[in-house]
Amino acid sequence: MSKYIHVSVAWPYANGDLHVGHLAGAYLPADIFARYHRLKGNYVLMVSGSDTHGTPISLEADKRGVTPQAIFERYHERFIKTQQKLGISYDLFTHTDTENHHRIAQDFFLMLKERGYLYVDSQKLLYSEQENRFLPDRYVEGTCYNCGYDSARGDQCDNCGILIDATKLIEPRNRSNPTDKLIVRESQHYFLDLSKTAQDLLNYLEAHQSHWRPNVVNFTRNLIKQGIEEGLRGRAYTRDLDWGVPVPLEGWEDKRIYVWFEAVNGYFTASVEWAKNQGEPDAWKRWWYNPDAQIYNFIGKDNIPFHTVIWPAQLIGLSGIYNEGDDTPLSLPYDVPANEFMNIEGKQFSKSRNWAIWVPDILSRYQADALRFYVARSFPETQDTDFTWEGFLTRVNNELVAAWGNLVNRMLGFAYKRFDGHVPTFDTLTDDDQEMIAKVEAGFDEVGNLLERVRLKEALDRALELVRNTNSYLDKREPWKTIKVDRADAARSVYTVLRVIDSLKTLLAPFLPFSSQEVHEYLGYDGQLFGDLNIVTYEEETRSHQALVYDGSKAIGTWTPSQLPPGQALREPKALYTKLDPDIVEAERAYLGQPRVEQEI
RNA sequence: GGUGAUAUAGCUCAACCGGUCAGAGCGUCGCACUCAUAAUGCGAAGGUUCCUGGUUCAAGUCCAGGUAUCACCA
Repeated sequence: MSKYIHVSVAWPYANGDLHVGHLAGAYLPADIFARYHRLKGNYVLMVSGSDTHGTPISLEADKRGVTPQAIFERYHERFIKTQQKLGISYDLFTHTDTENHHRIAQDFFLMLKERGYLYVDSQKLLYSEQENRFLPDRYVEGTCYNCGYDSARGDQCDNCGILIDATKLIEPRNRSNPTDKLIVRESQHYFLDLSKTAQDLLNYLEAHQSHWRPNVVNFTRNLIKQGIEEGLRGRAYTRDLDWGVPVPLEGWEDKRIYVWFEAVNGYFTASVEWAKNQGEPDAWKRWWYNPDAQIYNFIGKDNIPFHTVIWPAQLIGLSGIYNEGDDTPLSLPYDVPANEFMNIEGKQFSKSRNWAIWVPDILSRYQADALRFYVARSFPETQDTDFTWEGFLTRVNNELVAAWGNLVNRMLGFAYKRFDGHVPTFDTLTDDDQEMIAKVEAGFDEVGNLLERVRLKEALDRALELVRNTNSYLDKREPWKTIKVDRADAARSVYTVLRVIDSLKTLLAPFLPFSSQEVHEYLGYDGQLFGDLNIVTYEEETRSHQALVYDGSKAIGTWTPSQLPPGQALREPKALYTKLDPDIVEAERAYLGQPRVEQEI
């Protein structure tokens, strides 16, 4: 029975290129998970897109003296190209400045308001009389009321570290205009009434805690319980900004829907857009109004509250929307496998200091599968991890190239040369041969179960163990010796190892889609294991946008053990991976912390 | 300040409910092998499981306190 699997992936702010932290936290785990389920024959809908709103975009635009739109369009395009090269297989990677997204986010707001999940309250905020607007915290600085530091930011003091309430700053000022005087003024806002959904959220948590990561469960439970005890204050749903999705009410023209609330809506809006693009406008309901569907949110740990509290609260309040009176509830996330962070050479990522490894830059120098492999080996599933160039070098050279790449190369090359370019035919198989085949076939359940439980590192580790087992088997059977004295026996072991490689190719395919495809072809097969990733332009009434779109129509790969036909014609194999020069370690380290010029992708 | 997490061999990480759980891979050293991108295989050495107390017949594994790092919130 095929399952409906929705893979909701965090939406990156389109204010700069993707870095390896993005990859490790959300995009690569999501892709591996999605590719596995596709091989398994499940109905996968994997969506995400660029977050085009939010203060970081406006700030970047101000810094460069261009419009927010110019910023997000530039990076949206770069996101798409980068992820296409890396093979992150979104069914739809769109963005939040589409008519579709605006309309639905506004519908959400109106329905929540109508049903009483929102209430109006006033907030004290800093107001600029020169600019005639409320200033976001990040535009403000002043003297810290805690330590007296005179350049505390509006959200946090860099000197003593406390979080700042901008309205309490001593002598607050506008960062971009020091003569501007700021005053505290009241502003009306809508708030999401979390007390209305607290009990439902707890029940939902109870129902899922057995398969969630413990830190996500504990964190969320305490957040809600603490909230209930303290009366669970609402969270502001609207903001005083001019960049974002407008609040669809008269008299609220100056306000926008808070970007965090609106961006998570994207999982839904992108699903609707995908369905429309497919020419089946209701197709999204197979996931969102299907009690058996499973929705997975791939995010970083900084995002947990928005995905385990805010977004489910919205979904509870919105149930039945666009469903013509049917009372099926909207699907809440089945699992939120939040990852920790990936640091760089022992230090935290920093855009301003350029302490970062940019994905487009790496992809210009290394193979996509090499990057995927190292990042997957280092996924921060239970704790922060470190991307080091030394680690990249040794993992790629000693594991990917030496163990797996070399196994493929040595045996495909051997078979190609010594068995006349064909998979050997054989009389029978020895116990050792059968045992080897059985072991790797059992790997489909073992690795598959780990992948389904989103234990991706363990899954890869298990697959690599099978690779090592195969090398060990080979050393014992020594076809390069037996071929000189007992060709029939060499045929048995070479057939066995080719068949095992054929299976391993599938076990590794979610992690290494590009090189698995190569192995597939060297073994003499036609067709593609996965579908194609295309860049498509979609037109709406008043605007158009680009998107990255997975087309699975040509995919023939399945999560099943090899039935490699004896006698099948092989293709001449070439080395799968490039072995890395140790000099790259110093060369790459030298880029860290230095000014960077963005290259064309 | 509150909440949650993390701290285990040189390095990267495992160890579900407390009892062969003190492990794997890499690195190092030794041996074997030569089909292969000098790749592979076999074997060895390596740890007061952050610190201090406590519970228990038994604790990386539970409890209390502390230290360090990370995230979220005030």
